[in-house]
Formats: sequence, structure tokens, C-alpha cells
Amino acid sequence: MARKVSRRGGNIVTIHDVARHVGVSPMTVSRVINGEKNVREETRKKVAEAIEALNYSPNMAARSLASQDSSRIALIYSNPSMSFLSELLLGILHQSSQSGCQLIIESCEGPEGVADVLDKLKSLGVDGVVLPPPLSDSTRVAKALREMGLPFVGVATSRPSPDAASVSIDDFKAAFAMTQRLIALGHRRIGFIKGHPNSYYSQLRHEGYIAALTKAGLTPEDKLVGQGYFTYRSGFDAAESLLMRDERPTALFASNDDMAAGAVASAHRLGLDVPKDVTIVGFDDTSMASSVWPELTTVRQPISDMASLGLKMLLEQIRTRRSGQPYAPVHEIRDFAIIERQSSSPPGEDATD
Amino acid sequence: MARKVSRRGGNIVTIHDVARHVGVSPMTVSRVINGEKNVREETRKKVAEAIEALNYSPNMAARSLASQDSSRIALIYSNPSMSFLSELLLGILHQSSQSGCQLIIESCEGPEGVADVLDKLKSLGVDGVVLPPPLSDSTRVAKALREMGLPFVGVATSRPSPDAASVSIDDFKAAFAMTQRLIALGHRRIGFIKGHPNSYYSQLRHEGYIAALTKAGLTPEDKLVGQGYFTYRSGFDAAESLLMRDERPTALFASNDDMAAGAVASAHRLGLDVPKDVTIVGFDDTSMASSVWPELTTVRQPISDMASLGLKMLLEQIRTRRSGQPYAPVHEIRDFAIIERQSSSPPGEDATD
DNA sequence: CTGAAAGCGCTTACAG
DNA sequence: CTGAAAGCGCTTACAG
Repeated sequence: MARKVSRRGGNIVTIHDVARHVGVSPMTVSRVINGEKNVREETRKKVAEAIEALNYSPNMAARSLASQDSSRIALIYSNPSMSFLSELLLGILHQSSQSGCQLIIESCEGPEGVADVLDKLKSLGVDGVVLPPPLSDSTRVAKALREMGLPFVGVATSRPSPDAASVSIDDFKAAFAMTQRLIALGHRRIGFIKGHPNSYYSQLRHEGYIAALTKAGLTPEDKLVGQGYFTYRSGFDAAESLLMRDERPTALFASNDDMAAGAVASAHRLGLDVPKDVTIVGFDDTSMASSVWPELTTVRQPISDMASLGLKMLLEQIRTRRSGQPYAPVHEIRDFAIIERQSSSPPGEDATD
Repeated sequence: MARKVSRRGGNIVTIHDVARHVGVSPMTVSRVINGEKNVREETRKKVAEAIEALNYSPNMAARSLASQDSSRIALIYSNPSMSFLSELLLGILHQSSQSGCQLIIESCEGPEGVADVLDKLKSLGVDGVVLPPPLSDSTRVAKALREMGLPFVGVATSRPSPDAASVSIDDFKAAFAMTQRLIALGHRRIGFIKGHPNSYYSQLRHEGYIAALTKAGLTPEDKLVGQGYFTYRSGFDAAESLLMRDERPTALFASNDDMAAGAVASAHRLGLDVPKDVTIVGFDDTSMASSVWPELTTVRQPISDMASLGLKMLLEQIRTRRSGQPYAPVHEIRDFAIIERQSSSPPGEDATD
């Protein structure tokens, strides 16, 4: 019975092998695999055991060909932080290998780049798009996608498109929580370094900072707030002017890790110890946060999980649409976490013990 | 003729549509797509035009199902730099979406982790493995894979397994070239920060530095060499002791970017300007190099290309093996590039103009 | 140089 | 609750 060996040398276990092993039809095995309900419990169990015993694993190609469910998903990105991107990719890949969808990655530089990439996606027959920041916040991109009739999901968006799915954290709440933590440590003069002005989540983080200060009975002061642009250099510069004030802040909250790292460098250059002389905290928990020294206390976004969930939601959306049912966009909010590392301590003390 | 609409709502262009459009058989179209030679030039051209006109793009699932060529490729990694990983992933993804192979990503922590992951790969029916550093340098992992009979490729290996494929740069030559560049700038007292002692490429880079010095008639001095461990902190510490010497080096060559970034921070803390007082250069061109300020002059490895090529080679290897032909492992060497940024200049001058 | 037939491993749509 | 048939879009292995 050299059935499997006809074309190929190997001996892959197929759904037929499992079926024969149990004494049922391939159809029943298929049902078990896909978790359909109308299978007798006893049958299901026997099939499951056979699957285990034969070490069967479904052929994704066959499955997606047969079910016509082979979604081509594009991930388009433009100029994100590399470490952000890598976490995102990890999550996406994890999910895509499970879902058996085909992934296409495209980078688009500049505003014209986006149009070109969108054209390309169309001709590639893409079924859906994953959008990381800053694209996920672009109303222009959202509009274009909508006009193309292409489903999409925004990952880590601060301004989710109302008619598209999204996964994000609550930037306001996260900045609020981090500021509260700083206050709980005993800090009263807390500086803030804003991100790029055209980014909405930068604004949300700033507002979270203000709100926490206010709630604690502290007065937010403009002179304790510096303008950054999410870059190391901008964090360096902003921190420098903040730290050279007569009444130096005892803590600095930079609204991303690159700026926080720049702020640490600036403090060092001024002869200040971190965290002994000044506590410096970041936001995002990118690899930068744990690369520099001292390692940065920061707010962690579970990027990888968010990306994985985002892709899953997108796939469901595509399936729903295909079946002709109406689709109600889902906006998921994931939990953030405050990660304490060596760059923070009570004012005037050293956290590294 | 509602053929395509039978099961699905859409109207995907298939090989049959193209065939009908041209007036040939699907087989001929298939041949054109796969670049087979036995097709008349005229026919080929007409088919190519139809493909263009109909905007046809082959269905990967069908293709890999029919050709039995659907390879499951695993990428296993352990503790690499995130920015390295993201470049690698980009390259791998680019290639895998073109080749239509299924990608599985597994992280393995620690030496036991590797064994577990390998077990998992086996039960998953993986056809080949991509190995980034430091796994790509592990003789243990190579041996285990060999015993499992699983083809693999090492990406950015300094010590390629003789019987497995690999893609790398010439670390010795790259370090040699960077050191020569420093000498050409006018530096004579050039310090070096070594990487982790158990890493072979760290050693190669050190040897390249020594060789360039020697070739230029300079005497390599042990006291100009510091021991690092590839981390920011270790670069910081090593640079500190190097820069506090009486005869301070005018340039520091750190054998990766994280250490170079740490060295810059250390210089700043000592009140030294980079590059005016000391030139500091790195190696790898990870995102760290362009995140910090001043941005780092460094050696670029084309990670993404290397990964993409590596996967391609692996796929070829699998195909060759399947056809029963003998496989001769290929070791590809890619070109590196010296990237000049703001952290280097002639001694005593400022490069940022 | 070109094509008709059979098959890849799975699922959909029907029957029972 | 279970199964026989047909088909997903492509390629392999033969013929001519």
C-alpha cells in the first residue's frame, strides 16, 4: 500500500491514516480537528487519541486550499522602532503559523509610499492589513483602506478607527499609573518629556501625567514639561534644559524609552547619578529600556500579544465578511504593566541595592 | 459560467483563466510561471502578458499542496539582540512569503530549552531550521540537528558547520577594514573592546583589529584592549578604564554597537566629547547604532539579505534532499559595509559639520 | 514544445 | 451523528 509514496519519498501522516486507524471516515476526523460539535464524544476521543498516537498534524496548504480560507495578510510599516517591530513580528508570526495564513511584509516610506504600497496590495490580492503605529493612527491610511474595501486592524493605536478593529493599551491610564508610582516613591517635582506633537498617544500620555499630578494635589507646571520627538537626541536635549533649572526635578518621565535613554545620557553628562540624583523612567519597554545602563523603569505594552490578538481578530473579521454577515468592529484594550528596573528610586536615594 | 463562484463569493483569477485568455492549456501557463525552458518564446510572451493583464498571482496553498513542496521551516532563537532579530525576521518573512513556506518561530532559553524545542520541532514535522547567532555557532545544536536528520542553515555564523549551509560576513576582514579606516583618519592610539570570550566571532574581530594595526606598522598593545561582554554596561565599564589611562586612546573600536553606545555614555560622563575628544565606533549596525547620539559609525552586516538568502538556500537543500540527490553544503559570504556617522572623525577634530 | 489525466490533503455541501 | 462525492488551484508524470 504505497499510497503516500507515489509522488514523494516521505510518509506524511494524513487525515486518511488517522481515519483508517480509528475505523471512521476522513470526514469525521476533519470534524474532530475543527472542533465541530456534531461528533459523538466517544468517537471524538478515539480520533483524538489516534491523532496523538500517529503524531498527525494537518497540512495547512491543503486545508486553506480546500476551505478557500487562505487569507493573505499584509503587514505594512513605516519607520517604527526596530525593537517595537521585532516584538510585533514575533506575535504576528506566532499567530500566522497557527492560522495558516500567508503573510506579506511591506515597508512604506513617506506619504507617497503608502499609496504605492496600497496599490501593490491590491494587485497581490491581499485579504486584510495589519497596521502598527504610526500607520495605525493615520486617518488617511484608514480612509484609503476603507475605500478599497480591505479589512484592517490597528495594533497599538491611540486613535482607533471606529469602523475597524483595534488592539491597544490605555495610554492615558498607563501614564497616570506611572506618574502615581513616582509620586508614591516620594517625588514631588516630576518633569515630563513629551513625544512628537503630531502623535495622539503622545498627547494621551501627557494628559495622564497631568491628571495624576492633579489628583495628588500637585500643581502641573509648564516649566517642568519639555518637548521631545520620540528620539534619543530629543530626549537628551529636553532633559538637559530640564535638569539645568535651579529647582531641578527629582524625577523625569519621558514618554518613550528612546527619550528616556537620552535623558539618562544627559544626566550623566551633567554629572548626575541615576537614580540617586534623578529618577528617569520611560514608556514602551522596547529593547532600548533593558539595553542601557542603568536599565530603565518603564511602562510595558504587551506588543507581541497585542499583535497576535490583532491578527486573530482580523482573520475573524475576514471570515465574517466572507460569510456575508455584518461585522461589528472590536476594540480590545490590553493591560499594561509597570516594570521597575534600576533607573528609579525615592528622591535622594540609590535604588540599586 | 459561474465556476469560481461555486464555493466562494469572490472571483479569484486562476491558472485556468489565464490559459483560456491565451488559448493554451493550464499546463503551459504553469510552465511559464515556473520559468521552465521548454516553452516557445512567443507562447511565453503571450502568457506573461495575460498574467499581467489579468493580474494573476499564483495560489501558494495550491502550489505547495500539488508539488508536495510545502516546507515547514522553524526559526529558533535564544536571546539575540532584538534589533538583530527584527532585521532577521524581515528578511525571513520576505523570502518565506515568496517561497510559500510555512514559518514557525520558537524561542529557547538555556541549554535545556534547546532540547525541548528540538523535540517539539520533531513532532511538528518541521522540514528545516534557520539558526541565528548565538545558536548558529553552537556545535551542540548542530550535532543534535544532524542526528535528527534535519537540514539547517546558520545565519551570521563565524564558525559554520562544515556539513550545513551558512551565510555570513567575514568578521576578520570587517574588523580589519574598520581599523584601517580609523588609521586612515589619523588615529594611532586605537583602543579595542572585545566581546564575550566564548564567542568565536568576537575573537575574529579582535584578530582583524590586531592585523590591521600590525600591517600599518603600529604595535598592538594589550593595555589598549578591554574585555567586554557585548552589553552596554560592559562597554561602559571597559571604555571607562581605557579612557582614564594617562595616554588616552584617540579612538575606541567596540566590537558591537551596544558596547559602543555604552562607551559613548562613558566618554560623556568623563566630560569627553565624541568624536572631538575621542572617536568611538561599533559593529553590526543594529538599531542601537542609529538610536543614540551621536549616531554611531559602525560596520554593517546585511542581516535581512543574509537571512533571506539563508532561507532560500535551506529550501533548496530540502528540495535537493527530497529528490534523493546528494547535497553539498554552501557557505556564502556576503559583503559588509562601513557606515560613517557622527561618532568618528580625525583625532582632535569634530566630525559633525 | 504542448496537453490530458490524476493526484496533493483537506473541506464544503449534500445525503442519510 | 456519520459518510460518499466533488472540488479547491496547482503540479507531477506521461504521452505525443
